[in-house]
Amino acid sequence: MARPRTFDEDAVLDAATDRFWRHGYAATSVRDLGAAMGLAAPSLYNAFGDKHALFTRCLDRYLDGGMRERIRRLEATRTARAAIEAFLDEVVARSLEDRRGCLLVNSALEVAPHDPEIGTVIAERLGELEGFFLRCIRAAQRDGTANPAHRAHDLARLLLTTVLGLRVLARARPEPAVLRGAARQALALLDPPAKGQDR
Amino acid sequence: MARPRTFDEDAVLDAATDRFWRHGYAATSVRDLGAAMGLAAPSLYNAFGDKHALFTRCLDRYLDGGMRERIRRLEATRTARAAIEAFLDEVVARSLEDRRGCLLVNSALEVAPHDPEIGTVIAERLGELEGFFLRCIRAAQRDGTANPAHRAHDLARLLLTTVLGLRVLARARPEPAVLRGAARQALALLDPPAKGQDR
DNA sequence: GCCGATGTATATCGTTCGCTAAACAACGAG
DNA sequence: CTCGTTGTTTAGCGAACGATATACATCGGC
Repeated sequence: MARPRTFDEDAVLDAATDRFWRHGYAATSVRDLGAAMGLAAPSLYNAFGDKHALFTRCLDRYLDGGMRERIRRLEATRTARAAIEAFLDEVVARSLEDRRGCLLVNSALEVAPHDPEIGTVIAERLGELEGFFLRCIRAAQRDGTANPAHRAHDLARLLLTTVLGLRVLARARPEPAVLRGAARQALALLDPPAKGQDR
Repeated sequence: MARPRTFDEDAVLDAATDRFWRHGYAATSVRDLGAAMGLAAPSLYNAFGDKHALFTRCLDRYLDGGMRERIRRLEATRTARAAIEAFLDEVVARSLEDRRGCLLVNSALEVAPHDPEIGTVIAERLGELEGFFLRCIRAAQRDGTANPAHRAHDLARLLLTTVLGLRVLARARPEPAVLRGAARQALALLDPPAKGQDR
């Protein structure tokens, strides 16, 4: 019953997400956002509220479109052990080819400590990732592809920590050997005890 | 041969470091810094150059005073294995009691990708930490307190990754059980193979 | 005690910040 | 075609940004 929008909401949100992703929340100005999105300031404010609301929207969209879908796909198509390996491999590959790192990790450090609402969202998503690892580890322990002597909770926490650490390391020292070595060693922790391979 | 400064350089640099540490580089204004340091803007600029130079100074000071000294102390007073454990324990304890996280990690994400000079400094320090872990792991493998079947390089990389990951996790989800569990599991990876303890 | 030199205080500089009022443009309902 | 509603454009608000010119205060050397 009125004038329709002239922009594609998905496209402009992608553009905004990219700016936040690259430069962080504080270092991204509304003018930057407007230019990247192809919107004048009033259209931006009319459509999305203010800068903070736009960021929240971008972060939610990023998290929904990225991690959840990936977790679901891996759990549906792979064995538990293979799902863990594939997830870590994907983190390493993405870290090496995309210098922006991970918007979730970037935001966890920059925004979450000063913004309870976003902090809660991020904590929940980290919890989801931990849950994914925990489910896979328990399943792998049952089917013999993971060492049942380790506590599943702690293993899941270490894998979560490893993912976050890889994302940090990649942004300061994006060397394939380093990232791949760390990921390989984290996976080695899952291995069940070898019977006749001692040195 | 002229008027001496009326402020304690160490004290004002501590104050500046705290502001950068808490709020990040972009979100800290020169007025914030001046107020925290007790300096008017011209004194600040006269003494330290500009905001970027002050940040570099704070970061260098933080890195020199913190990590290097800690590494040196641990390697001098403990066995290799105990040094690794103590370092991880310290990271967990500090992460839980100091909500600011780690200035090195915060800067690695926010500043390093857009600032080659600081990026180099941070990469070097991460290399030093990796070197510390590598020395300790090799020594521990020699004295039988670490599993010699693992590649020392990869173990060191995983421990480095774990430290960074713990720092991120602590800022978004500072739960003792999570951090302690991840650290414990990372240390478990060092354990030499048990002889008669299989499940 | 005076002078050159350096540090500090006052008062901004021009720019950019997040955000918005007001005028104009494009649609559906009647 | 008119009207009410919504989106877009133009222009600019007050505040805060990083950084400084200028004037004043305080030191060592003479």
